[in-house]
This record gives sequence, structure tokens and C-alpha cells, in this order.
Amino acid sequence: MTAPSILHADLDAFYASVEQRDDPSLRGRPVIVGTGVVLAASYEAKARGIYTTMNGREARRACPEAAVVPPRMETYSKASKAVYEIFNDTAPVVEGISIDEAFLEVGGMEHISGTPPEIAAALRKRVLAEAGLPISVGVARTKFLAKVASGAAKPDGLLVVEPDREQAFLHPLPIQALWGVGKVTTSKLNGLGIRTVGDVARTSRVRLAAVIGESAAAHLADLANGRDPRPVQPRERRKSIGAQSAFPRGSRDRNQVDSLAAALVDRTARRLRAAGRACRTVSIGLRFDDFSRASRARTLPFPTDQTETVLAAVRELFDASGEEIAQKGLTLIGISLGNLEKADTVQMELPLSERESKGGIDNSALDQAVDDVRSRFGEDVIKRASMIDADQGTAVPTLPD
DNA sequence: TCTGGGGTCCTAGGACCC
DNA sequence: TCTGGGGTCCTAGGACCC
Repeated sequence: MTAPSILHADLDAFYASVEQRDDPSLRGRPVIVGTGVVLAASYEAKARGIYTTMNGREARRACPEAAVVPPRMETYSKASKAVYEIFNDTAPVVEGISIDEAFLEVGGMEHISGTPPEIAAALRKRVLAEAGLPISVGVARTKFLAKVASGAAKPDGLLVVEPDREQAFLHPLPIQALWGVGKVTTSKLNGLGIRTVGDVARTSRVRLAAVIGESAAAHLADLANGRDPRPVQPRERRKSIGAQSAFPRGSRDRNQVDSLAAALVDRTARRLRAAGRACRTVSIGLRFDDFSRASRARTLPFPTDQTETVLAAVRELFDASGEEIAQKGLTLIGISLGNLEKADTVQMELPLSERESKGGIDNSALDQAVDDVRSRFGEDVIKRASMIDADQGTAVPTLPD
């Protein structure tokens, strides 16, 4: 069996730790980040029963002595970048999972920086010294085991799972420890009398598949038996980008909804452009008074990064949901832009004369647009040009000569 | 516990293509 | 009285993650 060489590094109570780092008066005290809802709680607050997503009012009642601070997302983002620099300096392959956790592959580095447990210990020291933040690290043979190990090491700990201890470590854990097992899957498996990871390992794939489907069954059976062939690899670029906003129940007013949607589109489209990306699929998400949800999507025939174009699509989608919104009342709207591509396509609006739009197009308008783009951006920027029928949304591929 | 804001992945059916 | 089937794209919904 191969030796453990995968690290899972996970910053402890990340947002709260950043606050305690930046304000010494908060150290050693219960700290709650987020006013409306708890986004993060320091370990001192967790010890008093405070948890993430908890209602803010509830949290203050449970722990009146806690310091409640508003989130400072930019500061957390900066702190995360500093820690990722240390990750990248520590391992040749780093797979970022989120703002506060990552996998590191450190196999074959004995002669350079030591054994994986030694590297993990050094990493923890560096993150504390240079970023001022506590971090827990799990070391194991697979990603899943390393992740569970870092969780068991918390707070501010290091845990190495040796290959001959894997079963003893894993099997007593509740099934929620398995990646992909949440509330729904837990209750389905409990129905079969399955409560621990060991129970999953001892249950046949066929029996598992009968309640959770083929694919999930294979996945869980693998994890429960210590099989996890996924290598540590850098993440591909993000696949969607979005924003959402919740509000007090009962909003049905068309104008209110429209202006909030426009603000969300504006925010999201800015981020899209800042990332140098363009989207083809525009989706909206809705949550109603009764907490039911719905989504609508539309895929454009061309990629765009323009606020106006996205907003037009969003308005169409809201129009299609108008009746449902009026009936049920909204409590949340979200905008999501998917099918992201590199923003290397220019979309131009080209008004056609009535004769052209009714009686077929003679391409002279397109030629003109191609000339226009060439004069603005250079001779060889155009790889392909299409004409879009604005009413039907269909693209007519047309190659420029 | 009456529930934020950012994401990923999976399933399933229909359209459309060859 | 039945049937082609494989592949891709799109939409909608849902579970799950941090």
C-alpha cells in the first residue's frame, strides 16, 4: 500500500479567526461573524452552541457575551490569497476547494522537504507565523481520508492516518461523514438500518443502489472501503458565476423585483468582465413564501459579457414566471451565468432595414459590420462571424471572406 | 433552526442530428 | 400491431458542499 502523501489543509473558523487576528480584544472571546445570520463562529462561540447558518437573534440570546462583527469579505479574500501562496510554495500540486481549504500532494519530496507529516507540521507553523491564522491538517493516502482527518484534528491540530489504521478510523464514523451524504441520503440509508460508514462498507452495492441510485451507491461504497482514486489536481476554471439576494417574505411588486434583478445582473456582469469571461446561459432562481423553489434558464446563441444583453434575457425569464410570483410571493431571487467561455467574441447589434429583414439578407450589412470590427480591433481578430435573429434568437453562421 | 450567499454535480426528458 | 440508436445540447429540479 502506498504511503500517505495527501494533505487536506483547512483553516479553523476562518472568518472568525481573521477577526481575532486583526483585533486582539477579540482573542479568547466568543466571536460571531454576521449580523442577520451567523456566517462563522469562533471556537469559543461554538462551545456555547453557536453554529453557522444560525439565526442572528437566536445566537445573541444563546451567547449574550459574544462579540458580533459584520463580515469583511475583502479582508477574508486577501487572507485566503496569502495562505494559498504558502500552499503553492509547499506543494507542487494544490487543489483549491474553497476560500479556506485545499488539498496538497506532497509525495516524493522526502529529500527536499521531508516526509508528508513533517511537511504538514511545517505548513501549520508557516501559516500561523506568516498569515497569523490557525489551520488544521489531515494527512492520508486518499483525499477523502485526508479530509476526514483534518476534521478530526480540529481545532488547530494535525492528524496522520496510517494505511493500517484506515478502517479503524473510518468505520465508526456516522454516514454523514461521507462526501455526498446529507439529510435526504441519511434518512434513506437509515431506513436500511445503515448508520455508520462501516455499515455502508458491509452493505452490498445492489442494496445501496436500490435506495440511492447506481452512481451514488458506487461512490459511497468506494469511500466507505477506503477507495478514492481521485488525484489531487488543480481546479478547472469556474463553471458559473452568480449572485442572489433574500428579502422578507411577500414581495410581489413588479418594479421592486425588477430593480433588484437589475442590480444583481449588474454586479454579476461586472465580475464576469473582470474575470475576462463571457456567458451563454442565463438563469434565474426563485424562492417563494412557502420555501418552494423554481428556476428558469435561457441559452443565448452567442456568448456575451454585456449587462444589457444579460438583463434582457433575465427580464424575459421573469416575465415567464410573472404569474407564479404574483400567486406565491417571492423571498429570494438569484441570477446565475453559466456555460462560461473566454471573452473573445464580440457581439454587435446591427439594425437592418425593413427590406433586409423581410426579404432576406444580402450580406452587405454583415460585410459592413466585419469591416467596422476590423478597423477598430485589427485585421485578424475575426475568426468567425454570425448573424443573430434577435426575435428568434437563432444564429446564422456566416464566414467572413 | 423557520433558513445566507456562493458554488458543484447529478438526473431525466425532449429536441435535434446523423 | 412495433421498434433504430447513439450522441449532444438544453431545461428544470434537486441534493449537497463550504
